[in-house]
Amino acid sequence: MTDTRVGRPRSEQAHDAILDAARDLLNEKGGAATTIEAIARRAGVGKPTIYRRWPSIADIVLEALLRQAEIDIPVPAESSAREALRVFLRRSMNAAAGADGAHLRFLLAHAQSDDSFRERFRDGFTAKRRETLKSILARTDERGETRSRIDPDTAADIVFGVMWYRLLVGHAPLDEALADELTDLVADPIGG
Amino acid sequence: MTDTRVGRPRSEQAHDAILDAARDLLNEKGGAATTIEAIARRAGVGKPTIYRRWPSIADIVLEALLRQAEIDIPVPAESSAREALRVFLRRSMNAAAGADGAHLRFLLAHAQSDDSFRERFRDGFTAKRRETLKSILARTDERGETRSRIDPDTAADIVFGVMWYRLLVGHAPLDEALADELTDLVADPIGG
Amino acid sequence: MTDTRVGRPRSEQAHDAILDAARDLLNEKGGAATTIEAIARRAGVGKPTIYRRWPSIADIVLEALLRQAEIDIPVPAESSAREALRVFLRRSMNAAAGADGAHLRFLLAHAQSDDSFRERFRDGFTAKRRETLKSILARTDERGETRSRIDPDTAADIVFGVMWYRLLVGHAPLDEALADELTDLVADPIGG
Amino acid sequence: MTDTRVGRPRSEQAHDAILDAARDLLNEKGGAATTIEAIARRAGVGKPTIYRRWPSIADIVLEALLRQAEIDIPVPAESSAREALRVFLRRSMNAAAGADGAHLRFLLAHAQSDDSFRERFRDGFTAKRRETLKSILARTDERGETRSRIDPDTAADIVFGVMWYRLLVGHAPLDEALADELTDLVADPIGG
DNA sequence: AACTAAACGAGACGGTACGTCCAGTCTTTAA
DNA sequence: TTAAAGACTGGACGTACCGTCTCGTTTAGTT
Repeated sequence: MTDTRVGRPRSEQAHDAILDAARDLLNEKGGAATTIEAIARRAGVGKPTIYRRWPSIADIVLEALLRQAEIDIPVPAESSAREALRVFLRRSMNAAAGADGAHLRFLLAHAQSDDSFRERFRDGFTAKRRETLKSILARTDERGETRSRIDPDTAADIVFGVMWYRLLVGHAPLDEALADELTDLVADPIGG
Repeated sequence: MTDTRVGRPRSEQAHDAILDAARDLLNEKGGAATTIEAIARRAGVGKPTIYRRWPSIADIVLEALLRQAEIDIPVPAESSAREALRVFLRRSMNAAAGADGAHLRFLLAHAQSDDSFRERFRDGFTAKRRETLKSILARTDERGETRSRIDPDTAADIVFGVMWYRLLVGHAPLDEALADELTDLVADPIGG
Repeated sequence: MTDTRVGRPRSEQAHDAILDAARDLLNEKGGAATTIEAIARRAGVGKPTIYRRWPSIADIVLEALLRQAEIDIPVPAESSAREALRVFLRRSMNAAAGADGAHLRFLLAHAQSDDSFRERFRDGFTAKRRETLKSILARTDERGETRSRIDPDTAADIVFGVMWYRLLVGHAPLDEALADELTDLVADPIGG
Repeated sequence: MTDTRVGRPRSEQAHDAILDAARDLLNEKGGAATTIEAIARRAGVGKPTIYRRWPSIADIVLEALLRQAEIDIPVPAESSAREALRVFLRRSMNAAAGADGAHLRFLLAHAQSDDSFRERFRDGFTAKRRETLKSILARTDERGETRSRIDPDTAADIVFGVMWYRLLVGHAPLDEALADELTDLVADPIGG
């Protein structure tokens, strides 16, 4: 079980520089200007160093996104599970409406022309987000806080569906009003 | 009265050949192989002929999509408005799950790196689809068929949000069961 | 012998506009920018109007050159034939060193990739220039002004060869000193 | 000491393939078909590989020409300097009348629309040819073989002027008779 | 301390597509 | 009936980026 590899170890510094470059390019120049060439240039790194570590540019951006604390929204330990849900959704909205938005849009766009990445994105990102949401919803059930009319998977489809839809199409904002509306929809209080 | 243009008129034949080539490439080779170069090659047309008519490749694909009858789903004249909604959603699912899926995925992906196209796509496609849905929902209200708890714009966000989400992420199918589930959700029958 | 042609007559105005445009482009932008497209644009004329009248762009430039009085150097009626030669060469140098230079360079360049034009240029321009020169040289012989050591065709090769060579390569100027040097060379005075 | 270049070294094989392709295209298809696109295609090389090494297509053709031994005519070590001159000119004629002719015509044509190349061509080709000729002429002077009436630079203008003129205009051949005539002209034997 | 192995940056490679320009032709309306 | 003019097909332009490769150099761990 010794994974002691011989030879020069990979540079953590290069790793970080690449992720930083990807994040900055995305924020400053947009998705169209975020190419491997540009990332290598800005990070001061050779292209092979990038290809050695990530299978596609989208995987870089995904890692850059996951590194940010903001998106990695923990289940809030609020008094009521319903309140936890509201906080979770508000945080998600804020993240998607802010700096994470460009990353998310880039990722879903690339997933449409790269089936292999699409799977990794599904397993490594959206599935986890769904699990987090469903675990909160489960708590509302346990406590009998809602009339759980909608099953958890459908609820996840609705919540994330609306979020992605607004993010990608841009016809309406991702704000706290939406968070609250969705909270009420998938976890309507008894007697609500 | 300035509709008398001099010079050789634009060839309808070239127009159709380009749209056909775009559609076929998308279906046969996928989005990554659908380039302006490849479209021109397959359509037997010069690249300038394409650039003269469309501002981007996504606009070609959008027009190719709109030309297909399948996606242009009319408001069905069913007995009840609720039934009309169900039929509308079933047809939408079938379209998105079938040949139109590749077009839709291509369009939303390109909208993420081309803000100008994103607007055209929003105005020329998603806005119209929303209007169609909302006009059906309005009919269910008029007839008092549903409890109409959800306002029409939110309903459109939910319905299309879930559809796009499943189409783009691919974690679950776009089938008639989903159509029925969404029908019940946004137009739940009185006493349902 | 009625050359009364039916149909719309060709526009003289267009003809002149085309020649003017060719001349101006050549002088202002240089040979690389002198294209049929650019001439049509500047002359406010359609391309077929040009193709209908000239077989190649070089033929346009040739006509534009011939229209200029400067290059069409008549045999000067000077006192001595030797003096006539000197004047002829000086005028030729001045023309080639001035506005005509760009035309001449353009023409000889295009003759290298268009054999058909090369013949027209040879017959319609260089052959006539040689004849003019040779007729002057013949007069010097008649009058016994020179030791006509060099035969007239070789003399024409030398005179025009040196002129073209300096014009095309640009290693030395086309000035009156050269005119005089060449005069002495091909028509060296008796006892010179 | 900066000759230690990093990165993958340039491929000599590609270099040769490009020069060969340029030469062959010129000989087989003529100057009009000799494009960078065609050279890249025939050499089995990407276009950027070409643009990385040469600033223009004329520079490629110039290098292809210089690589041929035929044109690189050494000063012949003949018994008399006058005989050396005759041999030099005969070889030059044969080269220009043969395979090198197409190269030379292509180069001088391109020099007329590319000032930057015109300088490189002047410095890298015509200037060297002039020097070679002048060094031979100098030897005839040293040995007192000729009356040396014409100064060396004028002699070079005459010799190369006539050669280029005949090559470019095509009104008369480049043959050994011309070589001999020019030999006599610029190095007429004492008592000739 | 010398050796080995893998990573490093740099940059060239063949290749594809980009968006533009021009060549030369075709098709319509205008004179 | 021809001229005029704009759109046509086609192809080359020069550039950007792709993903791979080949260098000389650097940095560990292993002998």
